[in-house]
Amino acid sequence: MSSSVQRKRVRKTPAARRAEIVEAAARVALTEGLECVTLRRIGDELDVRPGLISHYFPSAEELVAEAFSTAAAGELDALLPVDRPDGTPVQYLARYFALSTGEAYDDISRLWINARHLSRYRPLLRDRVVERELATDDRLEGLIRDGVAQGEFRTDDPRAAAVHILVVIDGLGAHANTDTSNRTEAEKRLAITTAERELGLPHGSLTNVTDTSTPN
Amino acid sequence: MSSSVQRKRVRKTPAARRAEIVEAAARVALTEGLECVTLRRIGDELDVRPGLISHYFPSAEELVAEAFSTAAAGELDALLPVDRPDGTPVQYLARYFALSTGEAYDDISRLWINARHLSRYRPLLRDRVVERELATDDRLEGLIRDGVAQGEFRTDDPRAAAVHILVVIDGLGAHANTDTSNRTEAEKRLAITTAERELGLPHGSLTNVTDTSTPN
DNA sequence: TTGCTTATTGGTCGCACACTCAATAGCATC
DNA sequence: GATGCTATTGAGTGTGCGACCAATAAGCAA
Repeated sequence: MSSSVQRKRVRKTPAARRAEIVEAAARVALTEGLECVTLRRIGDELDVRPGLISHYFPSAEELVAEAFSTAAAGELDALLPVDRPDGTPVQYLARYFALSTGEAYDDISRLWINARHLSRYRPLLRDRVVERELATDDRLEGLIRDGVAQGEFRTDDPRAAAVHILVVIDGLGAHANTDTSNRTEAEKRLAITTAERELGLPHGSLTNVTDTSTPN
Repeated sequence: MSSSVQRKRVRKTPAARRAEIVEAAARVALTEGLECVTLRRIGDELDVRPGLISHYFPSAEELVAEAFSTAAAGELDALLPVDRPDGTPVQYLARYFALSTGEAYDDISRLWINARHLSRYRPLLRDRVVERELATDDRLEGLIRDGVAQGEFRTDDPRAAAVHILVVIDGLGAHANTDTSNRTEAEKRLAITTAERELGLPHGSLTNVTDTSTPN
């Protein structure tokens, strides 16, 4: 038992503690859900009293919003890096789809469903969700624009193509909490098929590619 | 004030009371969200003690599942009727899309987001969500099959076409709690565009149609 | 009218939550 | 080593939730 009768105080700098809290909250949000991001739960996580979390986040809703934002931002960077030094747009897009299928992505789908639902009641969270949605659109649009510039993709409207692809990904991800993988191979490939069509790519271009070092 | 000191008891048959409870729960689920379907809230709604709701639904989760199921089933019947006496498949499909855009549909989108999220923690609800998803797929597939039989639609795989269309609708609906209608016209039409492509229809076929008496 | 079944009430318990605030102790500075 | 700032604790408040159960009364049947 680490919980002794005598409580050992560890005093940290505000910046460090705050970062620690946000990091823990983002982890809990991603693995257990945003409603589990409570003062008590995060306090336990860091072996600290709930009151301390209140001290850094006067309203719990702020912490929840921050947790979502941090988690979503981290995931976006992992899936669609801003800097793409070692690969073509086709390769990075293929990598994106490779990471977006498979159960590793389920946590992220769940987080988005979670956040989009909770947005109904939490205005602070809603603002962050809108912000992250825009950021995702922008990121994918950027990749597409680069691909068009390099002659790999062909589309009149990179933004519309990005949005279309993301709508399909959202639609597929909507079932992350219910589907027990009883889904056709063609259904799972729907996002890829959409992307290939939208970007004027031959069928299969986004599946069999020499990958650009998939992390994690 | 209708709440007098003396509580007036109204005794109903179990079937009637149960139906009343489910109806109220479905209404609350659709307008305020599934987490508002609590023993107290539904009791208030019917001017009845919470304990009575418990009597009919020993576990609150059952009531929530039933509320979702009833609401979703009602909405499906309104959007895609089983019997389609007065119209062609094209007309009914056009009607479906007409009803699926506009803010009247937002409540339904919210309900689905809500249910899909809550499914994460509520197995009973999850079962109902899966059931209603299948029912929706089936319903649209049926319409498409009829359209193919009558020579209006052209597709190799009605099921796949139905699923594809519904994925796009889900993807668009995902933003019901966040979007403040800052969305392109083309984006809003994404589901229709998809349907026209999947079913071999000329562009515009599903928008300008003589309607088949849109209710509500 | 009387009696019986049971739908309905009223009250209670335990739990988890956010929020508040005075008291306390870690630690940098002098 | 003493001092002061403040990060951290501990304790308490109030709310809403599901679940439980004995008491009550509505209304049907005899």
